Parts: sequence; C-alpha cells; structure tokens
Amino acid sequence: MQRSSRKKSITIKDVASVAGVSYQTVSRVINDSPNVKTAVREKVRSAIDELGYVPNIAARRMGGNRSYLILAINDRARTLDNWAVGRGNDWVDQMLYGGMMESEDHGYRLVFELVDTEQPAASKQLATAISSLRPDGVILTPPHSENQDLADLLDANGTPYARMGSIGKTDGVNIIMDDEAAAFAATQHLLEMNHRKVAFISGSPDYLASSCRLDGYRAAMKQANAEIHPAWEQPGDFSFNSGAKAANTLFTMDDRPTAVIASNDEMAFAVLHEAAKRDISVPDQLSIISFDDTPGVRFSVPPLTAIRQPIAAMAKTAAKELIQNGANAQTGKEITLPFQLIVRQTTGPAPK
Amino acid sequence: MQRSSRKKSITIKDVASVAGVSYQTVSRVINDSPNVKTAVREKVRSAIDELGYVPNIAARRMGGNRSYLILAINDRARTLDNWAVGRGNDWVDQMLYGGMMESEDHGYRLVFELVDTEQPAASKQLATAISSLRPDGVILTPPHSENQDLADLLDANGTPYARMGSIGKTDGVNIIMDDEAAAFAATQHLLEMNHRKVAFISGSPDYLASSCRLDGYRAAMKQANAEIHPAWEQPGDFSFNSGAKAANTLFTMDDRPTAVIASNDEMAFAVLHEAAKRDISVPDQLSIISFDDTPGVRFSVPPLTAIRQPIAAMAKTAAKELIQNGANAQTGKEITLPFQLIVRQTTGPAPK
DNA sequence: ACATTGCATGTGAACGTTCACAACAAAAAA
DNA sequence: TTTTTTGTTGTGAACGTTCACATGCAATGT
Repeated sequence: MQRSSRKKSITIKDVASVAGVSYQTVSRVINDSPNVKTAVREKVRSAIDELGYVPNIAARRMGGNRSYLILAINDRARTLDNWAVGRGNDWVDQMLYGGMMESEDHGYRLVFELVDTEQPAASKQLATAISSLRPDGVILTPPHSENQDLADLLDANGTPYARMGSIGKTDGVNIIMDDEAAAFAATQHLLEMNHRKVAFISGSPDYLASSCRLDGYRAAMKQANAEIHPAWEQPGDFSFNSGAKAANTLFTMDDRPTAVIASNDEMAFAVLHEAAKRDISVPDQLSIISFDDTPGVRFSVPPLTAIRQPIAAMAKTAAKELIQNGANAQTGKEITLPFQLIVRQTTGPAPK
Repeated sequence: MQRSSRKKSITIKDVASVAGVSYQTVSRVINDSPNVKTAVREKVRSAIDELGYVPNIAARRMGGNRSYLILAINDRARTLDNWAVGRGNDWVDQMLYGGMMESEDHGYRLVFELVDTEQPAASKQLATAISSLRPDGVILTPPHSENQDLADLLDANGTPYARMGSIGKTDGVNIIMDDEAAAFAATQHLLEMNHRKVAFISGSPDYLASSCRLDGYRAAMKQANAEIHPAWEQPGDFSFNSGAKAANTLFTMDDRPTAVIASNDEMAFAVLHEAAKRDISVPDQLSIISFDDTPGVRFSVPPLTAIRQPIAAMAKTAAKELIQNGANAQTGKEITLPFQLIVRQTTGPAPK
C-alpha cells in the first residue's frame, strides 16, 4: 500500500527494471557518466523515454552534493522603488530569461530571491536561502554585487558565485560590460556627426562603472582632439532629479553643448525633459545618448539612442560559468560581454 | 568521517540534541504542529535560533508530500516578442514580486518556467517541470491560462493550479480583475467630465476579458443616456497597428469623438501617436484612457491615464490560495481583485 | 600462463526530512 | 478508583537519488 496522500512517481528503479539493469546504471546514464556500454546506455535511454521518466530534483540533492539550483539575488528595494515611479524592473525580466534558458539546458533551475539592500538583513536573508536551497551557485546583481559581505558569506559557505556588472573584483566570477569602451563608442558616435561640444553626466560614484564610463568619454574626446571643458562633465547619481539638475546647468552655460551623454536612461529622460521645457529641439539642436536602454526608452519622444547592456547574455554567461566550473573557477575571473549602441532618434548631426 | 566533498549542514538532529528532545519534536515545532508543550516549543525555538538552523527544502520534499515550491508558468514567445519590440515583460516582474513575497512568508519558493505557446510542446514542458519539481501548486498566466490541455494535465496529476486573468473557468482557482467594472469606471470618468462622444477600441476577441471591457463601456454609456454610436466601437487586437487603424477611422469621422478608451496601453499609444500627427491636442481636444498600465506608460507624452491591472496582487493571491488550500479548493473558484484607475494627463474636461 | 590493470555493473548506505505508529502521561469520564 | 480519552513525546521506516565500495570480467603486460 502506498503512503496515503502521496502521489506515486516514476523512479530510477522503475526505469532500471524496465531496462533490465541496476538502478545505479540508470543513474550513470542520467549523469552522462562514462563507463557504460553503448548498448546498455541505449536500452536505458529508451526505457526512460518509454516511461517518461524525469529525475526528481529534490532526491538528487539529497543523494548527491548538487542541488541543480542556481540562486539569483535581486534587490528588493530597487524593485519597489522602480514601481513607485511607475517603472518596471526590466533587469529581472531579462535575467530571468537569460539565466533560465541556460540553466534549463543543463537540467538546472533558476530561483529568484529579492533581498533587502541593507546589512545585516541582506546577509541573513542570503544565509537562510542558502541553507534552505543549498544552491550550486549564486548570481549577484547590483547593488548586491557590490556588497562584499555577501561574497564573503558565500566564500565561507563554499558556494560559488558570479557577479553581474561589478568591475575590479578579485574573487568570484564577474560578468561585465566594457563600460569604458561603451562610453567611448557613444562619444565617438557623436564626434563622427561633427559634435565637438559633448557633455557627460556621470553616474553614482558608488559604482566603479561610473568612472569607467567617464574615462571612456574622456578618451574619445582626447583622441578626437576635442576640447574637454570641465563644466561639461556634470555629476549625477542615476536619478531623474540629478539628471535634470545637470541638464539645467548645461543649458544655461554660455557655450551650450550640442550633445549630452547621460550615464543612464533615467537621467537621459531628465535631459530630454529639460530640453523640451526650453524648446531645445532634439536632435536638431541637441543630441542625447543614454546608457542601459531600459524597455521604456522606446516610449520617450523621440526614442532615445542608447547603449544597451546585455543583461540577458550576462545572466546566461553567469549561469553557464557557475554550472560548468562550479567550485573551481573562484579566481576573480572577469568576462566582458559586448555592448550595443542602438541608434534611435535623439542623435543627429551637430547644428551649424 | 564526513563524506568527502559534501558540506556539513545543521540538521534537525543537531537542533534536537541541543534542545534535548527527539528530532520528531523539532519537526513538530517547525511545522507548527499542535500538541507540543509551550515550554518545549520555546526550548526548541531557541535552539533553532542559536544554531541558525533552516530546514532543508529538498529533504522536506523527500520526507513529506510537500515540496514547498510553487511553479509559475509564463509564456516564452511573449517574452521574446516583447523584447523584439523593445519592451519589457513587466508582467513577469510584478508576478515575481507578488508571488514571491507571499510564498516566502510561508516558507515556500516560487520557481518560474517559460513555456512555449504551442501544443504539444507546452504540455511536455509542463509535464517535465512537474515531474522534476513536484510543485505544490502551479500558477498559469496568459496565454497559458487559456490552454485547457495544461489544466487537464495538472488535474490528472493532482497538482492544484491557479489561473490569472481567465474569466469563466469551472476548474482550478481563478484570479481575475473585474474587467467590466473597470471599463465602466473608465467610461464613467470620462462622462463625468462631460464627454458624451466616447469611443472604445476593443481587444483581441480571443480573450473573454475583451468582451467584458466592451460590455462595461456600453453599460456606462447606457446608464448615462449617452448616445452609442456603433462606429465608436472600433475593433482591435491589442497591437499598435490595430490601435492606429482604429484611431485613424475615429479621427476621420465627421462627428469625431472627444474621448477614446483603448483596451491596452499599446493601442492607447497608437491613439496618442495618431492624435499628435493630426495636431489634436491631448487632453484639450481629446481624452485617452488605456488598460493595463505597463511601466512604460509614464514615459508617454503626456503620461496616460490608465486602468491598472493588479498583477502583483493577483500573483500574491494565487500563491496564497495554492499554499493555503492546496488540493482542496479545486472548485472553479473565482477571486476578483480591485482594479485601479490612475488618472494622469491624458484625460480632461470635454471640449466645448 | 599469471598477475595486473581497467572497464562495466551491482549492492548497501547515506542524505535530512516527514509519516505512521507506538508508548506513555495526564486529564476526563465512568 | 478505574477506565477512557486526550495530549505529548519518541522510534523506525520511507522518500528517490548519489556516493563509496565491491565484484566480475576482459584486456593488457610480463
């Protein structure tokens, strides 16, 4: 008699008896272990198909030392903040897609966790999730990728991790975009359309990426022998308000820039907004390029030219690294993925 | 000696020995079982805190008949389509949040699965996921919530499921928004601002919700004794193009409507676009209300007044139902959640 | 021909929990 | 008081898999 409310499931032993081998041999086939005769392997495979057997992930975790789970850590506060301003969390969406596709290809599952920004809540939440799930790897996204406490916790626990978008780390696997090259390309794009007076609104200094972007801008300007006016480099913190303030400053200068690069979409929107207020026509009198390319961008008027971060590809790569190399590659490895410059309608030739 | 590469974890037995009780008693405390003396319960609780014990989800699944997992099924094709047009999948994002918060409050985890739209691929993917994960419940989102094959599969399997946004189902738990009331409210909002010539662009007839919205519009018009001009009811299919076409038709009428309700944001954007082309000023000469309230809405110019679908709340409710009632409530239960009319800048008094 | 190695397969135990049931104590009913 | 019921705690088995190790057999080396 079965245990009462429990549903019967097809087990490895069912497959074994159909195929006429031991359960361990079936396990070997499932795990692509060598040392199984081709004939036997085929026999087992067809028994698996016949029965529609799928290994139970919980039992695999119990028996072995892998859980077939990858844990993706996203920020809870950011999620809420984004909603508060009527914006979605495209990051989550793209990560889900990229990470999940890769994971499922290898029999893994991706589990999301929204974690508080502040310590020690973040550490505690992560510790709980790890104990409960015992994931084979953890993907950290901003701002958690900048939280060394979390990385240390994972190190102590022996759980491999990958960071997304964090530059200059010496531990874990780090998947990044070449922010400097991206900013260089954005600047170059403007210079090629004869802009000389190109301004740059930088991001929050908490992120190393912010300075990389600034460096890329400077390098491109220098290479083109364009004048670098210190006032064209405006500070920002990724917020709409900081973007508006910077735009305000730039637009009231005697020698107004003809192009602005904003370090994220939010600030680029602010620039667009300020330009509209002053009847500065975009792109005729002012070109704008933004970073990130969040989905809402296409709804701006006109649609923003932007540097797109390859979030889905980054998540995919992160998952891949964790699955393939597991506990090994904890070297501070850095993998750079290509960015994309998507030209829409906020960039055009410099005005005469 | 420990098994080589396996990490030691704190088990229920560790807690038991610290608390000086049997492991079963600890299990009882974890599961909030009655019949445990308060003193003992406290002793166990403090041992748990002291050791930082967290139950292992895989072992719980093995031992008992619950997996503590809720599986959320989203559409793979839609995800890609949305990206193709530069749009995010806010649905995913909000579901994740709502569903996850609720799940975690009860010690559950939410796992996403992106499933193909077409049969039999969809059924096969779902079957595999169920066998592997053995979730305690499944949340189906559009368009999968309209796929009866999937529901039947779950029924056969004995896995409880909840649908989101599907009206008129007689099986499973169904979480919906009152589309008719929402359309009524949207129409009412316009009527109250003295609009009489209110047009309506409906959604794809594949969704029952589309006709409900139309009914709500008609009911409100009727109640206000407003004339119902058949040509003001334009067909659409949720696409930008269909919205543009409908707008075009409406704007070239002799007796042009002063307000338009579009059945989703996409079509509302199209209306906005067409209005701009013709220099019809919004909201002075034309008011617009849309359905869904996707995040990008705030980037439209001017920002759209919209009916917001409570996606996060729906996901939360779905998860809650599945967790609390489990295999019981498979009655075709329908839970209606309140919508929200978010007034932004595309609605104003009717022109003279 | 014999020991040695390597490959192919099988057996028993372990993972960390819950379930089923047993045992006992305390309270309630007789 | 004795019996019955109810409440509290404990023990052994089971879940479905992988790990560690044992076994058998063929191929290789001497």
